[in-house]
Amino acid sequence: MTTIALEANLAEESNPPHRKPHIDREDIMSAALKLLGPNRSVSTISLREVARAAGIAPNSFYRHFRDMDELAVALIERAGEKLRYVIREARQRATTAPSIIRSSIDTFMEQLGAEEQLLHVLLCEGTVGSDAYKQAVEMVLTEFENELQEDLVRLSTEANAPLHRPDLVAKAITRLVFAMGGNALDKSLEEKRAIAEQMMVMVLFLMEGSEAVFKQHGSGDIV
Amino acid sequence: MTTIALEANLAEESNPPHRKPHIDREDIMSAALKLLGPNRSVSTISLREVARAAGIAPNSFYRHFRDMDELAVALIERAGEKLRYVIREARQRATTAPSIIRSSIDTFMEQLGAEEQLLHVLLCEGTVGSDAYKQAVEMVLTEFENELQEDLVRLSTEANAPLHRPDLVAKAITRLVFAMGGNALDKSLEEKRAIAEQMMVMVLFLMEGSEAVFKQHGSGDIV
DNA sequence: CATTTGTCTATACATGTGTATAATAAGTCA
DNA sequence: TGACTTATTATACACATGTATAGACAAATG
Repeated sequence: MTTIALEANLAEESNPPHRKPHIDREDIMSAALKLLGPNRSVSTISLREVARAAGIAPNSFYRHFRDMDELAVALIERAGEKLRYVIREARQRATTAPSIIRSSIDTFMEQLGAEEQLLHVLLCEGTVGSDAYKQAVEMVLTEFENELQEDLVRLSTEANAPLHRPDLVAKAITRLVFAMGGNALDKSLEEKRAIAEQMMVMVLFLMEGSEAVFKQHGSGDIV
Repeated sequence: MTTIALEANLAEESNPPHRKPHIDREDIMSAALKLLGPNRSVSTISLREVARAAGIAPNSFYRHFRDMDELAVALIERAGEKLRYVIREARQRATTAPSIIRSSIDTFMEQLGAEEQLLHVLLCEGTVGSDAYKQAVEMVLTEFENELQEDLVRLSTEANAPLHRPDLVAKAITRLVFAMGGNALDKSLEEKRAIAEQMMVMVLFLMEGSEAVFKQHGSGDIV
């Protein structure tokens, strides 16, 4: 019925009979993003749904992606780039250690509410989904951790307050922020703000703790 | 074809022609658990799959659960109970603060590899799935946090090392451990062990950090 | 211009899904 | 025993999904 009505529509309208002249990977990716929501993650949307949302025939999908999996990985990588870019920008607006933390977390939370559901892809379902998917998410997280670790080391030596195991500090911060971010996705603005505050305290704990342990044991193992 | 072969089988065998005399919620729940795996989470398995695994007709499912959702929530609650029980037990085997942390994390990681995939239900996909599902997971986490907070307060006052915002320490620990646990699910035993070590250091950071902040600002707000 | 090539669509098929309906077996109690 | 209730199954329907095949149109090429 739907198809019939659609055909009739197209016939009656002045359209040069139904055809998309040029279809982009881009078009498909943004169509897929539109489908994501509080209860829909990448691995629960179907190829046909994406095609429908992009306004193309199901089979046209294959011209651009081999799989839904390939689409998913592409989305993750784009999300990773975007997020790193945004955070990097946030860091440049601030210089002292506490303000860097604050502005990074703030922009992170802002992005959660942004129209493009890119972050959704990263935060949800890193633990389910295909192996390719999980691996792609893991790579983004690791890159994030590395970048953060560099920052932490630089800042803490500048402040004469060296850290014990800055790699683990970076990892803990990353995992914590991403986990809580995923939880905050469908919460209200005030709730998001409250969660952001909590994140900041937690990050502070991690850094102060690492600092304290350094004072006790230096950078060596904890005996 | 499958059905025909099956019927033939059953006819040839000495079975009193195919019927399950008594079916339990229990049977269905454990059948569902068996289906979970690195790439299959509760919200990606179908009612029919569960019925098949339990050896019952699809419709029989409805006599015991209204929904797959109801099944999922039941599984989560059971997982929460089990986990709390196990951890409580671990805590009683140890008394000093560091050893409690160690034994709790160790038993947590042990449970990850246990045959029953209960933890899987809690760790994966807290951020996708139905609202009921998410709410159930959230409740388990919160209970966990509360119990942990009590412990933290008790231990830290005993040790004369009070904490700043023990609630946030508990929340951070919980979220961190669950997030990293979800990641560790399909990793090898050594990897799991390494991750457990990382967790311990992170938890240590959080506690030492909270302690340090308390020394600086007391239990009041951070000015 | 004609031809070829690449892209998108239409149709079709086999399979999986949730669930409605009716039939059947098991359990219970007179 | 027989009647009644309850739990399980069989059959069926109306979808949705991934993808194979073949046809139609546009752009590129000769």
